[in-house]
Amino acid sequence: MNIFVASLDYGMTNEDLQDLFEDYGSVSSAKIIFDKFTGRSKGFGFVEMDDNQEADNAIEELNESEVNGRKIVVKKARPKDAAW
DNA sequence: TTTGAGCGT
Repeated sequence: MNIFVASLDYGMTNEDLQDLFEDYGSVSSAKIIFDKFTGRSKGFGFVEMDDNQEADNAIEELNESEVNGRKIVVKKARPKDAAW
């Protein structure tokens, strides 16, 4: 299950993102998208979880939750190649 | 090489 996470704090790191979701289930990988020039976070990222039910639970629990004083957005990620 | 909606260096 690929998960899209947005509205993250610019100081957020991959470890912070993974640690957030690991609290709700097993995280396969977590990645913040960093800008090429600034080297800073773009404010969003992706989390991959092996267990779909844990992923869905994490989405509902972490969506619109407060992280680092910021209200984050957690949704199912869209495939880059095809539509739903 | 930007600061707040969005879908990947």
